Amino acid sequence: MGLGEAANAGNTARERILRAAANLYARRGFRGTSLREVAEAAGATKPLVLYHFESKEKLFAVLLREALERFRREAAEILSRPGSAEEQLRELLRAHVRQAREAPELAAFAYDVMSMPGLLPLGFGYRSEGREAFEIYVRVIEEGQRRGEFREAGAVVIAAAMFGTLRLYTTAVLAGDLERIPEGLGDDLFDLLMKGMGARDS
Amino acid sequence: MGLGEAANAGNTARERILRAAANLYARRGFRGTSLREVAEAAGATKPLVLYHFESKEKLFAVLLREALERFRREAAEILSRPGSAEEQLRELLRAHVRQAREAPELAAFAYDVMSMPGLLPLGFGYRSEGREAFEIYVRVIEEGQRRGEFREAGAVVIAAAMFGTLRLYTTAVLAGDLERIPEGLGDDLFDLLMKGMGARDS
DNA sequence: GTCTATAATAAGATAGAC
DNA sequence: GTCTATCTTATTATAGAC
Repeated sequence: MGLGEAANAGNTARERILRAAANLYARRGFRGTSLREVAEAAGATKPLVLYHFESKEKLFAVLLREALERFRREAAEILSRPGSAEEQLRELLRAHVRQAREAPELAAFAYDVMSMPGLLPLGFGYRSEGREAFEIYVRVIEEGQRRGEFREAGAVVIAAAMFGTLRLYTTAVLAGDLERIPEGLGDDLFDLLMKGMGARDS
Repeated sequence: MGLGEAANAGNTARERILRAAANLYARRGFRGTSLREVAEAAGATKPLVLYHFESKEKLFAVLLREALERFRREAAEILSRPGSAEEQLRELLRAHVRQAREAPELAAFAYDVMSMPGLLPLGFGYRSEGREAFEIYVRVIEEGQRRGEFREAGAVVIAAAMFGTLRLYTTAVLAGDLERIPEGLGDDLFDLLMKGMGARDS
C-alpha cells in the first residue's frame, strides 16, 4: 500500500492515478476535483480509479498519509541527529523548502491538511496530525530558547512565520510563480528570523 | 452593488446570502460549496440566490471584489499617511490582523485569491490583483531599505513571512484555533521580524 | 422577491463482461 | 485489471406561479 513502493513506480496505472490525483487535489482541493478529472489526467477510467482505491475519500487518504509522513519523516530524521536548535531549525527549513520544490503536490497537500481542514473531506484524524506537524517547529524553537540560543519571543509566532512562509512557497511553486523567490529560501528565511530586518539596532 | 451598503445591511435576503456565502467559500472553497448549502445557510432557496446573483460565479465575484477592496483600502489609507516605513509596516500588519479577526471570511477570501487561484473559478483577473496585494508589502519594505530603516535582506522573503503568517492566521481564526495565538500578533510579528529571534548577536 | 417544479448535466459508485 | 453501461444522487440553472 501507499506511494512508496519505489521499485517499478511510475508506470503502473495505480501510480499514474496517484500522481494525477496528488496534482489535482493540491491545485484544486479535494472537493474541487472529480474522479473523472483524476481518471482523465491519469489516462484511465473512473471505474479503474475506484477499483484501485475503492472511493474518492480512500484515494485521498492514501495521498494524505504519504504527504504527512514525508513531512514528518524528514523532520524526525533531522531532529534525531545531535546538534544545536539553531542548526536543527535551519535544516528543517532547508529540508521542507527542498520538499516543496521537488514534490510540490505532496507538500501542498501536507500544508493544506495542517491549515485548511475545511477544504478536505471530513471524518479523518488529520486535524490533530496537522497540528502535530506545526508543533514540531514550536518545540524546536522553545528548546532553543531554553538553551539560550534564541531570545524569548513568542515561539508560536516564530513558528507561524516559518510555517506560513513554507505554505506560501508551496502554492507559489504549484502556480509556477518562482521568478522572484530566491533559491536558498530556507537559509534566507532562517537568517531573516535570526537577525531581523532592522538596520543595526533601532 | 457590493456588500458595502452599510445602511440596513444585515437583514435583507441579499445580505444574508452574501454573508452565508462568504463563510462557506472561505471555509470550503468555491468549488467545495454548493448553492444549496449557501441557500440553506442563508435561510433562502436556490432560485432566490440565483435571482440576486445570476450565477454561482457572479456571487463569488461580488464577494471577491469586496474582500480584495477591504484589504487594499486599508493598505492605501495607511500608506497615504506620512510616516516612516517602519511605522507604516507595523500599521499594515496591525490593520490586516484586525481585519482577519473581525471578518475572517472576507480576509480568508482575499488571501486565497492571492495565493491559491486554483481553488477558485477560472476566468477572472484576480490573479494579478492578488499579486498586487502582495506587492504592497514588498514595496513598503523596499522603500524602508532605500531609506536605511531596514537592512538589505530579501524583501520578497520578508513580505512572504508577513503575508504567509497573516494567511495562516486567517485560517486559524476560521477554524477556531485561537488559544495559542497572541492578541497582538501584528506587533509581535513585526517586532520579531525587526529584531530577530537570535539571542544577542550570534 | 420569493416560491415550487423541473430540466440538464455531472457527480460518486456498482454490475458485469472480457 | 480494465472496460462499457448504468444507477442514484447532487449539481447549476430556468420556467412560471404568486
